[in-house]
Amino acid sequence: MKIHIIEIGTFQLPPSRPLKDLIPEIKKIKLSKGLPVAFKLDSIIIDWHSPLPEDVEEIVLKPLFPEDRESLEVLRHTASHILAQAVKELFPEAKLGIGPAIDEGFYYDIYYPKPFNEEDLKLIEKKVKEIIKKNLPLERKVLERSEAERLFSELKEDFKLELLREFEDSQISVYTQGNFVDLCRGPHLLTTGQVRAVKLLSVAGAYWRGNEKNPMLNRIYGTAFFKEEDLKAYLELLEEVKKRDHRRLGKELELFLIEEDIGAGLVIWLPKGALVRKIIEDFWKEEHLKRDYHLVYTPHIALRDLWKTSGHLDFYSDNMYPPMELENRAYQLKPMNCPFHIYIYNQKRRSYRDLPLRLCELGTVYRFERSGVLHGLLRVRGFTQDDAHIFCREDQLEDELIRVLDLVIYFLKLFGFQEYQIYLSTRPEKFVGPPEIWDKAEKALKSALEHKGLAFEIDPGEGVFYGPKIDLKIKDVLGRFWQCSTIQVDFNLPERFDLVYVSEDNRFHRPIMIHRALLGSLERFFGVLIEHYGGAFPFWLAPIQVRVLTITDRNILYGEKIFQELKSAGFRVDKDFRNEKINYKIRSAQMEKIPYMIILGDQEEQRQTLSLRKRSGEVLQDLTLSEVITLLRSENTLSSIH
RNA sequence: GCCGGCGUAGCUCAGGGGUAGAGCAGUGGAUUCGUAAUCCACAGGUCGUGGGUUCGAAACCCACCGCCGGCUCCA
Repeated sequence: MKIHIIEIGTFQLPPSRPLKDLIPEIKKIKLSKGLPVAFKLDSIIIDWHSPLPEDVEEIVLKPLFPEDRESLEVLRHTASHILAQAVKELFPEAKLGIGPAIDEGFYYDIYYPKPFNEEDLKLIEKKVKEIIKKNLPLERKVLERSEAERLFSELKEDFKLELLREFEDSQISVYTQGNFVDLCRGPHLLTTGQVRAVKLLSVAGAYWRGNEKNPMLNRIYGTAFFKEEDLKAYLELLEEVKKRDHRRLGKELELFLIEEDIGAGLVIWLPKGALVRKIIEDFWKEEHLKRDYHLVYTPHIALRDLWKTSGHLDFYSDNMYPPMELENRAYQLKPMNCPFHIYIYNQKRRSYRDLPLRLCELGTVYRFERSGVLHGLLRVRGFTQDDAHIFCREDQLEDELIRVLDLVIYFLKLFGFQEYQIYLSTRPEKFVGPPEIWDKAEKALKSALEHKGLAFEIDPGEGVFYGPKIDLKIKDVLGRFWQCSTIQVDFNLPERFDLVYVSEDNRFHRPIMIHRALLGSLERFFGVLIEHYGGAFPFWLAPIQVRVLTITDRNILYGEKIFQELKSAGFRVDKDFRNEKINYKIRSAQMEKIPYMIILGDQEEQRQTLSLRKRSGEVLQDLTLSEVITLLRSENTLSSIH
């Protein structure tokens, strides 16, 4: 067979031989990037061990080198095998689950009667490094199904057997290194020594195949790179992530509080955090009113029967707080706002002329979350959705969806999020409503996305039973994605609450409902914002925009005057007139991440000027107050948009 | 909920069967200073909660609560 490797050359290989056989020949060529790690055949990654297609005479391979993203996948997959080998050597009774490469590294799920702890992890890491040092060659073998079953039952690898029995192929591939064997499709490196930099990061419990009914395995997470410096850079990134952790910054910057005595997952917004929230809320309301939404407020609890009608008791009760009984009636803390908005729709007879009816609310809801899943502001039990429900006619659906998408993107960009992952989830197996309308709604969602020129992926069958939806994840400054926005079409609730409007033909028709949240929940969005900006909010969001600092006590009077003038100019300003050195006061302001400091001493006072220090450290001297005000005003993104 | 780790002053953390320690923050004083930490003093803790072991527990054991990293789910 003729093998053409791009930019390397063309080689001849006898049939059913692996690429490995070509190594001596390839090594003779001067390769600027060294020997390839693996190859790409069309869109699949193959390694030096992989069997090549048999029915063709010629294939073209794209070589993958350490700098290619896909090579890392191969490396990490091998690293996970090394991890498994290390564990098996140290703990022979351990049983292996699965061990894939993941975005940031790899893991292996391993059963062992006694769960592993941090100390075991250190031991295992040591062993991993030994195996790497031995530079064991990897081999790929193909076994008959029965042979493979015999092998893994001899090895007492129950989980592997379970996997094996579900495979359809009669031939099973395994990879070996030293005396370690693992059921595996590949691809892998040539030798364990190619894994130059590896680190085990954590152990955690993980159910076999993610199912709570299955036994719990130990998941060992690690990461690996071709170069030590890449590992170092990654560990530094982890440090950076830690520094930006909204829970830490929330404490340091006094933004919010989650307090054991108050309750897990319940958020207290401290004055500074509350101020940021107020800015977001004011802006949100204004923008919605501009776009012909009606602002509404609804109660936090309601009679439980409401949730029976809505169907939430049937499919959502696990997430709902238990009922409260009073005067023989059961009340329910609300997990969603929709039923209330439905009653607003139903408050009077609606005409086709009333549609679309857009109701919006910053509605606080309570959902019970299992204690183990709570996480700072990102996962809480009480939160405020920036919710809206749009009731429209079928012919208005696409237009409304476009308008919603417009608004989403407008908001997200303003908050500094430029990149998104968008998923369109389509009809699941269990669904309500006529399939034709589903098709129409899916089409409407799709063309709305296309109309906005937004790239998206389709998640087939992942829609909620009541309608198709668009989920939007935003990418933060560290490249992490967060789900915030969601747009869902609903055919179910209008049916359950028997919503109608009177059409031109004087007959009743059923409206379609759109649920949508742009920011998702204010709590989560705030958490994401804190991490995105590392606590250094842009000027328009900063709880304190400017701080006035005096050099000595002599300047307090002048400082007070400047402070008052900035305040009446509409800025969020505070002052630091403490009897401390200027360096000390600058340091405090800097650590509080205040965008601007105004520093004044005798010199400024005499000349009636100011010194302005930006958060970046840049200093502008000798400015007049009106120059400063002009400069600050130009910083205000919001006013420049309005 | 489950698995592992953790819980000591407002914060960050040290200590560890003989009765509590640092830095920062706070308070008082000295200092009046030019763009990221001035000095001194003081004050501050039923060592997460409850129970047990012990002459003695913050340390060891058990239960619970909470937090952290995951599994699952989602805003």
